[in-house]
Amino acid sequence: METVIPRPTKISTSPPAAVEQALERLGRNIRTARLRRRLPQAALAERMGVSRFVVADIERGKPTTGIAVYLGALWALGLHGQMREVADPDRDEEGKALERARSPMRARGRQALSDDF
Amino acid sequence: METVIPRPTKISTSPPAAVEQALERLGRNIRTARLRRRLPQAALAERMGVSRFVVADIERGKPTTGIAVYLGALWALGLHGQMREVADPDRDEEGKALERARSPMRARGRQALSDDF
DNA sequence: TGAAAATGTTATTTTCAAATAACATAAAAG
DNA sequence: CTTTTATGTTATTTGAAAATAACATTTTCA
Repeated sequence: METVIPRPTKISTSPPAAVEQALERLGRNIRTARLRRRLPQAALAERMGVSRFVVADIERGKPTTGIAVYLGALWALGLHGQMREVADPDRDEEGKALERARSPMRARGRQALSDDF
Repeated sequence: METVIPRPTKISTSPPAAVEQALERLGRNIRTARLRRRLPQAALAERMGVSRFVVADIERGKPTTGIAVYLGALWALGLHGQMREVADPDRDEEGKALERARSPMRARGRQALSDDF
């Protein structure tokens, strides 16, 4: 009986503090990078193919804005490479631990490495 | 005369390949983390306060989904800390170089404005 | 096996993101 | 200073994000 979720999703309208802070920092970082490159919001927006208002939204860390817009800004600034590391399975120590605990095929031999499928 | 942008924004509907790939990887990573934690999509969705369909969207790297939803997933999995590094001004070598080139007030103290003339 | 759980798929509806527009204010440039 | 240029603000409009629903398919495990 799938739980009923009120339409204006809570996580978007009022995200957990940690998420809100992460977004605000990301926005500030993007703004800093843009200013260093001497790009007006409108110029960055044009590179991305959006209106300048969206760039302003991003820099304020607006939570409901699409992720592709944020990534597009990073891309237009030459900073999208840093996304590769986020949630990298190799760095997820807790996840790796859980997986190890579950399938105790440890021992010494190679025995099918930890990868996804 | 602000440039006119076609409504279904290009960056969202068909993002640059680099953005698309980054999104797909992020989605896969989130899925891997979820599976390692033995959480069904619906359970993760409940933690986040969204429907299970949104979690499915995330794991496919849907570009138009709100960034707070992605960050919410990372948060619910205990992985949001890794966002801190993204676009960190300290790591933006190009930006730092541009800034240095522009204001050559390097070395020694403040230098202020009118010192001598 | 086969029942239950998890995920995928499609269709429909509602609400909001993002565009446009028009003007205000703040910085830069000249 | 005065004129650009950049950014902020508000209102209005519309396409689509995300919810719901109902069923299909796959996976899990007793």
